[in-house]
Amino acid sequence: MRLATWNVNSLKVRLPQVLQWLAAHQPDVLCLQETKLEDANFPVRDIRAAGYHALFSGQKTYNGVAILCKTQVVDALTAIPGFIDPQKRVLAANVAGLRVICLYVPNGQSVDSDKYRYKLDWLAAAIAWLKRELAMNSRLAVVGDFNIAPDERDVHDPKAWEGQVLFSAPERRVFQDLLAVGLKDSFRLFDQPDQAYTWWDYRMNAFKRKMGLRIDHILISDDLAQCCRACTIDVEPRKAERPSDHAPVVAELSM
DNA sequence: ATGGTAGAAACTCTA
Repeated sequence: MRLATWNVNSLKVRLPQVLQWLAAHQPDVLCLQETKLEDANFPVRDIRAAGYHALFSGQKTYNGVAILCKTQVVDALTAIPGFIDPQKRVLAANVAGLRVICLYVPNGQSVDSDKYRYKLDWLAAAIAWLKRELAMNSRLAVVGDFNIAPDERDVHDPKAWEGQVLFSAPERRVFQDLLAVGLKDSFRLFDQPDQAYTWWDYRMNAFKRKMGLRIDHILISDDLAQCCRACTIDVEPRKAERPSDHAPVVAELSM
């Protein structure tokens, strides 16, 4: 089965690209972040016409997550249990024989901001929840935009980014705490090319200059790591007209 | 030295 994640930065704008990508790659599951759509405006019919069911939790202007899949889903959750948060950043469901959790982790803005504190608090609550999810689901995939580059290989200029939001030491420590729950970064289970990133700023020709970060991840439990055959980043959509600033990440699981 | 680009929405905020 093919499991993918993509921060689309507005599903309204990116819908044609998402439909094209679904047709070309036929993932069993595609998790989306930053849909920026209220549920009433979700393009259910277009997605359905493409052969996919859709589960979504959105809001106007900001955030919003969705899971598109070829089979129906059950046991869906739209929030971290017990963590009160009006921002729509979480979607979990049992789909295609595994538990899939789609996350849009807060960006954090800058390390001295309230939003950075919110990011760390949010991640602490997520980690406590994911421990419980993993105890109940040995086949667990936690995917999405984590807004954290785990280590120096994941940053085009680690010296310049040291201490900055997305690469600060506290965020990187939290990412390790997340893995310590019992998850593996599927991308690093395999040999990978240098300068493999999933996000490039729209500004300053960052994509062409390979000035990116790897902040979108597919984390998988040990049981899924056993059957993971590949994890790749598809940079092609980033080359399109009016692209998202993120590229999709795809994992192949033999199950 | 604090830009620059994009999206949504409303003349600003978030990333």
